[in-house]
Amino acid sequence: MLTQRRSNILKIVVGEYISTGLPVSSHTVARRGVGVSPATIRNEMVELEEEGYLCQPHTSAGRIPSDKAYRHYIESMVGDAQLSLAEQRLIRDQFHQVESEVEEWTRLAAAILSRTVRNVAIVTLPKPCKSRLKHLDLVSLQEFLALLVLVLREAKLKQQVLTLEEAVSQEELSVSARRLSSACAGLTCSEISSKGLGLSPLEGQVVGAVVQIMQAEEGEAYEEPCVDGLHHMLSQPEFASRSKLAAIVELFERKSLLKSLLPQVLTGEGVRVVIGRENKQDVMRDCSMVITRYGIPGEIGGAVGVMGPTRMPYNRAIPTVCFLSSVMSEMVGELYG
Amino acid sequence: MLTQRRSNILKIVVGEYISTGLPVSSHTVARRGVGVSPATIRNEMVELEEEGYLCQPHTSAGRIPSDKAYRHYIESMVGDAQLSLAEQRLIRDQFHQVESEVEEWTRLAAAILSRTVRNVAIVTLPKPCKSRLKHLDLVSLQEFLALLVLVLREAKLKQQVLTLEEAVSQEELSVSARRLSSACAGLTCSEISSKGLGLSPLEGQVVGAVVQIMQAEEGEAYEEPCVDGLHHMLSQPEFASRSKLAAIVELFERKSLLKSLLPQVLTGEGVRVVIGRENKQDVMRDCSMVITRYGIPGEIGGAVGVMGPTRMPYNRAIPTVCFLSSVMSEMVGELYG
DNA sequence: TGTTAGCACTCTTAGCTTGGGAGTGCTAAT
DNA sequence: ATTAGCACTCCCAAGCTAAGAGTGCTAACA
Repeated sequence: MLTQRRSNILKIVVGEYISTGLPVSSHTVARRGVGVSPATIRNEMVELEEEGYLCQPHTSAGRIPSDKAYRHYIESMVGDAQLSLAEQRLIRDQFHQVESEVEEWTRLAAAILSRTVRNVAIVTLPKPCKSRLKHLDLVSLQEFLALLVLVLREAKLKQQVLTLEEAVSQEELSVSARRLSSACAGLTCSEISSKGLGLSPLEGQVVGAVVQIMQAEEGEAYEEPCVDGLHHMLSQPEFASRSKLAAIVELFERKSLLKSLLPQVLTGEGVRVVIGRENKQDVMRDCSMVITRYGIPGEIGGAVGVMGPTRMPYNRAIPTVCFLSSVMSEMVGELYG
Repeated sequence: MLTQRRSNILKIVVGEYISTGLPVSSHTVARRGVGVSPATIRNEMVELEEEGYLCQPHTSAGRIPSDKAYRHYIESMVGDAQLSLAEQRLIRDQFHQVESEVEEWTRLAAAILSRTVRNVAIVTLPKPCKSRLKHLDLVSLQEFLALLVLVLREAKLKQQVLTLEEAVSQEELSVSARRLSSACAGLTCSEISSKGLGLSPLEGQVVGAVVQIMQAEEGEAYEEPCVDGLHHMLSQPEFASRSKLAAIVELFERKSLLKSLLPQVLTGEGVRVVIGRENKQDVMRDCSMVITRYGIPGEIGGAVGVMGPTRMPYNRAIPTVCFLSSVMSEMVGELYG
């Protein structure tokens, strides 16, 4: 069992290790607080080691926290983790300067997050749970080639080049586009696909493409993530080994790989912290993610989070992620509410 | 002066250094060719050193090529650098599998390039020199909010949210959109801006936005570059130092910075090789770029290139960049010719 | 005169040794 | 239950050494 004193010692060890990256000695802990001698702390430490909270790189070195210790550290921290009002203001101000452009939000959020936590930030654009067609247009490119332009509800554009069965003029395309656009406006993908009656071959082709695009859109849980602060990884001693670094960089190069990390979040409500081996990928076994959703539940949303070594400044990361999430939720609300 | 023999020795030193990364000794050169003894080669080497082609990391180490030596190596290589027919075929085949999607081309080109040269590839989407409006549409989002959708000639979409002065219905928007679309179709940005007569306030606002978007579009010489193979950098011994690596990674994180490297190419016609200190940025002073344009000169085009340490396999890089450029030029020609 | 074998010299690198220091675990006293 | 004291372990940086690679020079040679 974790007595009060052991818990305190544990917290000090974790905090110290996070800020220095060095094994923590009994002396250091004694200096930091707990009104007992190093010897007593050593006794407690062997207990903590047996319970799997701490480990030693080798005999006669200080202690290093395990994943379990980080977990405890975070659990014991909830609540008192808050950004100062000054910081909140600062962030809000920055957001209000880029109000109009959704894409700028995510970039800004990623920039702020990576800067304050000094680690890699990952932010996705907001994505509606059910996408609805807003508008549709057809533009003639060549005799047998037309461009299908889709406007989805949240002002998102999609395009696809269609190869036509027969030559069609721009006028004919416009007529069909107008008909389909007004027939399908506001409908979801499945509603559109269940409709398809009394269409010309051209219109059939178009509707087919529309359904296909929208299905693909719905299949994805997240938009492309925007990443910032990758360079922070380089200065972390835990990525001193080339092979580890290479694996991480490759992870970030292939955005699709990156997306595979996110879905875990969908379930939770608040901030989720995934520590070390709790990650599925073993590239990530020395990494942690602090991540959450933002947006309007069941309507539209995205993910905002930060990734770094398990030795991450959680006391900064958690409140920052949390606050950014709430700010972005507000902004999404204003725009789409 | 560079006698024939010295030139040969120089080429051997450069070639050897590129493949091993280690200082090259007189023995190694002797083993590789030139029918003379190591002692003679040493004599030649001091000459080459005095002329600035070679240098020694320290006395009693082999020689390392200078930027000038690489330059000579490349100059002496032009012509005989060709991809084998088998390789050409392989690449062509890959391209034909993704024919339709322009964005896929660039991704594919970057993937192929980074894989064959084992370095970072940079490829931009094709961009027309003068962009022309193809089509325009207005979609009502809210009472006072409309989405302006632009289709540019090369099937490129642009969007912007307009805040309207007064409430306008979708019908009115559609009417204006149709009028403006047919009036401006096929025109360039400057032609459109010189036109603006007899417009309603709404139409004036729309035309203003259109001109602004198209001007911004023309202001940029290149599209966003697509990057692949960043992880190759990590395995290069020249980036062993953290600070150098960090600088490079940061360069690639800020795509805008990256773009600032490209414009140099605009002038040249064939493949351009920028070696070491020839680069403007001093982050790049140990790096080389092999880069060229593709597309239809004066019409539409982009850049394709590869970046790595000065110790780069130029004999692979140059022909690969060259061939990719010609393949992509063909494809651009087919699509937009 | 250009080339080459021989040789002394330089410099790096890996491996080994050593001493200091940090930190622990144990024991006995409080 | 706590703690001072102490022996012990282990890391790590510094210094040293021997091996090896490569050069520059010199003197002999074609």
